Order: sequence, then structure tokens, then C-alpha cells
Amino acid sequence: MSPRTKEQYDDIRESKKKLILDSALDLFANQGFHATSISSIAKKAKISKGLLYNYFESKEKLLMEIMNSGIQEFIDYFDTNEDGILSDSEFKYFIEMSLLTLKSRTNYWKLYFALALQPTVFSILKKKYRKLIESTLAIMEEYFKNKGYKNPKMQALMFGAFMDGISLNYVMDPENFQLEEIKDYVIKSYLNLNDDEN
Amino acid sequence: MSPRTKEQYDDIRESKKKLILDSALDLFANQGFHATSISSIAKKAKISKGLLYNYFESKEKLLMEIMNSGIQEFIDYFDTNEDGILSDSEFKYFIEMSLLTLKSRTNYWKLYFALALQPTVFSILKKKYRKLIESTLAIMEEYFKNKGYKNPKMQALMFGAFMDGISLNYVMDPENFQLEEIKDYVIKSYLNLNDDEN
Amino acid sequence: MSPRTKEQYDDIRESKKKLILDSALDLFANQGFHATSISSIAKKAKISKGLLYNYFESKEKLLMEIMNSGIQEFIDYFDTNEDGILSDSEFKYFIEMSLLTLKSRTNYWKLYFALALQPTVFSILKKKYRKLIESTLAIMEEYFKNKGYKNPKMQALMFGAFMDGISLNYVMDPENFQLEEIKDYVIKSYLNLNDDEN
Amino acid sequence: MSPRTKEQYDDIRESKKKLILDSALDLFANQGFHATSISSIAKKAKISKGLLYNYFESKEKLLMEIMNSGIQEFIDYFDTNEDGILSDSEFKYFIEMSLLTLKSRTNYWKLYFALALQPTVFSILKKKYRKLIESTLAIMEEYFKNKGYKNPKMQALMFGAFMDGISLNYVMDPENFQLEEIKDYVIKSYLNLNDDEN
DNA sequence: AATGAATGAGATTTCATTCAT
DNA sequence: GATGAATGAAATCTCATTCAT
Repeated sequence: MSPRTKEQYDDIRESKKKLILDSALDLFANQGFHATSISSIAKKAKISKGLLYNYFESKEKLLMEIMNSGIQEFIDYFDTNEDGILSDSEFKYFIEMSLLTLKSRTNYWKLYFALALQPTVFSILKKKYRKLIESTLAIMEEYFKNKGYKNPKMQALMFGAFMDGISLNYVMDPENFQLEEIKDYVIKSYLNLNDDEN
Repeated sequence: MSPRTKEQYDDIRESKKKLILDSALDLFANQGFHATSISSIAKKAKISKGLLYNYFESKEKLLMEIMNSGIQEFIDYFDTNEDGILSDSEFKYFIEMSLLTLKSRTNYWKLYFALALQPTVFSILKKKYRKLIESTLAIMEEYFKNKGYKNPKMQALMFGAFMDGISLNYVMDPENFQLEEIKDYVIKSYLNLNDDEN
Repeated sequence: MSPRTKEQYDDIRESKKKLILDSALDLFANQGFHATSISSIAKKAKISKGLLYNYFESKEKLLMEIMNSGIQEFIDYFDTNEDGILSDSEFKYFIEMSLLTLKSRTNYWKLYFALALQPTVFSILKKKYRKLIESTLAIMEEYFKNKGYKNPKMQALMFGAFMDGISLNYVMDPENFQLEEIKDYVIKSYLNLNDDEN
Repeated sequence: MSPRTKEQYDDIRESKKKLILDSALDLFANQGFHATSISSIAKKAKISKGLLYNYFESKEKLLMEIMNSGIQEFIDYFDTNEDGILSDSEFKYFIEMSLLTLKSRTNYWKLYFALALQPTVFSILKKKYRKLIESTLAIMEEYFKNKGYKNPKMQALMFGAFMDGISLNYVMDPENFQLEEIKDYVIKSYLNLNDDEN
């Protein structure tokens, strides 16, 4: 057989890297970053400890890559509204996508909340998230303002808190927290309010 | 000279124990349980490492005492509604006290959320909290039912999620999250509802 | 470069493990289990403390492996008499081998006696040894019975005590306790009894 | 009430000291010297740790006092034969007393054997014991010589080993090792010898 | 004489990281 | 690219001893 091409090698590298990222995310999310050892990640990914360091230069860097790739995915989802103005259907889409990503990337969000609670660990990531959160809040504020709310800033803040609370409850016990039903509840609560339940 | 009396020893023990519990809570809450070393707790409490083990038999037991004393305090606050029926003013009182304890015991709640996200650590505490959460949810459900909501169970769940979200946002950044204003918003949202809309 | 083969790794592990076992046995036997630190074992084996835990999960498990491998060796030696009947030459062989193993595995027997004196530590090992001791005593009893002794059970017990006493004296001071001479004495005492006299 | 007299104080001191010695002996014998903590001794003696240091300046010194008082008792028992010549009845008495002290001071002998196996700990005590052992062996040798044995030195050594073996077996499992019967066996073996054989 | 809080040295153990192969 | 033996720093925990009262 002929030796592998550059592309094949890259494919292997890429898929192995993903394997490590996924293994680490699962463990970090469910046991905590500090309680997860490099050994256990390597074991879960069925590779040697040494190889892991071939892909990530430290445990912290590994965490950073996990978090960065996660936030990027999130940004990509919501990148559509670059004008900063939210229509009702875009607002609905935002809610739907938020709850969808919660379901498809539960471990990521679990880890996100755990890290967000620990300033020491989080400080490095904070900048990136803060920007995202602030811009999201601003868009929401604008949305509520256009809807005629008296205090759109507070309204946006509380909407954010509400979504966070739902997210938190979901990641803490995904089995017993029915997202479908909740999605309907949230959309109904926010979109049909002034229509009098349509 | 004669030795200290039993009372004197009890006083020493009690105050030193509290000192350790407070130091540990602060560090656990802000750095995470696993990221906090016994050394750092001892340093913060200005005692030797050895002495800590005179008061707590292990780091885990220390954590358990912190969490147990915290939950007890919470239970004591809300023990008033033993009939299980909430009047409007009691509901208001519940909201007020919840946000008050959030302010006075921020570190405790910060630690609570961090632990709740890690099944491995939390499993031991889970039983106690589950009971509390379930009974609170049941009372809320009854309250919303009496208010004439169509889906009181969902309403209670969402109220819980909302309060969790507020709590989470507050403990993550107490300085920039104005609880007073939020308290008014929450009370208004829930208690004036039937005036404006269902 | 390619990694070592499985065989190479196995070789490394086996020889390093033996090195640690030997170092530990020497120290445990001569200073006592509790008085021997992991540090001193590592130093003697010229490895780091950490590596020791790559081979044995705890100090206690290390002790167990030492004791288990020792008893296995002993069982292997005396496994020949599975029919449970001892001829004179087999009895002689038993004595010879007992004293031989005493010489070749002095530290093991030293440690054995020290542990046997401490119920707390010994309890885990007890089961294995008890079985061995009881079956040996039973074979001896049968042997003495066939020799026509009035109280073969007591005779076997006393023979056992005698051998223990010799072993104890030898391990306590191997230099000044001449096993060769003693071997002749024991064999003569037990095997020539009814030939020479009475 | 009048203050206690000097004698009363001395009595109290003496009995408390004995209490500590007994507690320590029990623990040292059954768990080992290093595995026994000062705390556990104090707890067993129902005194405070501090008070223990009022009586013994260190854990090692406490051990020394235990061993010294034990050996003294032993010397006192066998002090009768100062001429160095043993009659048959004195030899019999020696056996009887040895087994008696084994029964009444089991823990002491248990500890003695455990220590004797550990040169590091034993070296300090060794001198005293060596003298006793050597003089006893010499007397025995003389006894066997007078009895007409060809190799009285070896005979004495083997008698010593035999007694050690019995002692060892007894202290390891006092319940299941019937000293009375054994005493008869030993006395019969050694004192009736010249009737039957040799 | 008596207490037990307090210390500090040292024990066992863990684990991120390196390195020879 | 891949292995896992090896290290060393730091973590948790223990305990003989001291000391203020």
C-alpha cells in the first residue's frame, strides 16, 4: 500500500483531536476540571497519556480549546442578526436555537456554568464571553424597547436570567426536565403576551 | 494552674470551628472545592494544617458540614408555611427572603450551584436538597393552582428556574447585579399578574 | 521513534516490580511495616516515590503482594505430598526444605513472624496461612500417629512449635544461629528416635 | 477535708502510672508500637494526652519502662538459682514459671517477640536481654551437661528454641493453645528423658 | 495534677508533565 | 505518531510533642 497522503494524516489528526476533546469535555463536565485527571481522559479516549500532549500542550490549554470551540459554535448559530435588530421570528428562532444547543451540547453548557462560577478559572475565558453576553443583552434590550416595554434593560436582564435558569435546571438533570414543553412555554410567554394569547 | 473549664474549651472550639468553616466556604465558593487546598484554608484561617484536622476529619467532611449548615439555615427561614398553603403575602415573603439569603450568604449559594453541577460530588448531598426542592415546588404549584393558572406545575417549575437564574447571575457577579431592583421586578411580575393579564 | 514493544514494557515492569518488592521486604522485615516509609523504600530501590505507586496502589497492597508471593513459594515447595501421607524421607525433606527456605528467605520469615504477632495487620492474611498451617499440622499428626505415638496431635503441635522456635531464633540473629548443625540435630531427634533407643 | 498527704499523692501517681503502662502495653502488643498513637493510649487510660507526658517524657521512654519492668519481673522470678546449678525440681520450676508468666503477662511477651524481631527498635533493649538469655543458656547447658548429654550446648539452645516456639504460638492465639496440657508434655519430655532414653 | 488546643515535621498519595524508545 | 515508565511538586492526612490555662 502506498503511504498515507498529507490529507489522510490531517484527517487522522483531526479526528483524534476531536476524540480527545469529546472525552475531556464529558469528564470535565461531569466530574469537574480539577477532579479529572489527564490519565482518565487518555483512558477514555483510548490513547496514551503521552499522545495527549502531542495534541494539547497542557491540561489548561485543552480546557481552553474545548471552551473556545464551544463558544464559536454558539456564535455561529446566532450570527444571523448582525444588524442588531430582532424581528419576532428571529427572537423565536433565538429561543429555539438556545434550547436546541442546550440539548445537543449539554456537557458543554454544564461545564460552562461550572467554570463561570469560579472566577479563578474563568477569568481567562471571561473576556470572550462577556462580549457575547453584552451584545446579546443589547439586542434583547432593543427588542423589548421596540415592543414598548417600560424598562427594556431590566426586561432583557430578566429574560437572560430566565434562560440561564432553564439551562441550569436542564444540565443538572436532563432526563427529568422536558425541554420541548418548556420551549413552547417560553415562546408563548414572550411572544404572545401583548396579543392576549392570540 | 488548673486547666480550662469545659465551657472555655467549648467556646474555643465553637469559634475556631466557625472560623475554619467561613474560611473554607470563601475559598471553596470562589476557587472550587478541588482547587482549594487544605493549606490555603489553614493559611486563611491563620491556623496550622494539623489543627484543621482536629476539627474536621477530612476535606470532604468539612464540605459536608458547610453544606449541611447552609441548607439548615434555608430550611429554618422557610419553615413558616407548614400548612403548605401560600398566601400572597407569604409568597412575597418567600421571594424577599430568597433574595435576602442570596445576598447574606452569597458564597454558600455559589458553592451550592457549583456542586449541584457535579454529580460525583453532589450525590451525597442530593437527597437532602431534593426533598427541599420538591416540597417547595409542590407548594408553589398549589399556589399557582389557586391563582387559576392552567398549568400550575409548569408555572411552578418556570418560577423555580427563574429564581435559579437570578441567583446564578447574582452569585456570578454580585457587584453588577442589583438585587433590590430585581426584587421589585419579580414581586411585581408575579403578584400583579392577575391585574394586568393572566 | 517507535515506542517500546509490549514485551519490552513487560520486562521493565517485571524487573522494576521485583526491585521494589525486594527493597520493601528488606525494610519491612528489619524495621517493621509501620516504621518503614514509602520514601525509604523508594530511596533503597533508587526510584521516585511516585513511581512506586505506578506499581502498587498502596503501602498495604505492597505488603500483601510480598506476603502472598512468599506464601506461594512455600506452598510450591511442599506441594509434593498431596496424598497427605508422609514417608520418613519425605518428613526429612520437609525439615530440610523448611530450614533451607529459612536461610534463603530470611527476611520473608522475619516479616511473617512480626505480622503474625499483630492481629490488626495480620487478619487479612490470616485465612491463607491458617489453611496452610492446619493442613501441615494434619499431615504431621498422621505421620506421628503412624509412628505409634500415643498423642500424635500434641506431638505434631509441639513439632510445629519447635520448628517455629528455631525459625524465630534464626531470623532474630542469623549470623549466630548455625542452621546446618541444627538441621542435623532436628533430623536426628525425630528420625532416629526409635532406631537408636527405645 | 484536709489536703492529701505526700503518701496519698504518691499512691495516686503510682496507680495512674500503672494505668498508663497497662493501657500502653495492651495497645503496643496488639497493634504494634508504631501503629499505636499517644492519643489512643490516653483515651484507653481515660486521661489527657498532656498528662501522659507528665509521667513519661516520650513514647519511646514509655516503651522502655514497659519492657524494663517486664524483664525485671522475669528476673525476679528466676532469681533463685544464683549458684547457677539447676536441680531437677528447679528445672521443673523454671518450666512451670515460664509458662505461668506467659499466661499472666501475655501482652508483655507478645510485645517482647515483636520488638525482638526489629533490630532497629530492639537494639536499645538488647543488652539487657542478651545478658539474661546468655546466663539462662549457660545454666541450662550446665544442667544438660550434668545430665550426661553429649552436646549440652546444642541441647540448651534447642530447649530455648522449643520454649520460644511454645511462647510464640501461645501469644499468637492464647485461646486455642492449651498451656496446661503443654506444660505436662514439656516437663515429661525433659524430666523423664533419662528413664526412657538417653 | 490536668486539660485539650495547637504546632510542625513527616507520612502517604496523586498527578501534570517529561522523556527514552 | 505513539507508548507508558518515570519524575517531582504538591496534595491530604497523621501524630508526637508542647503549651497556655
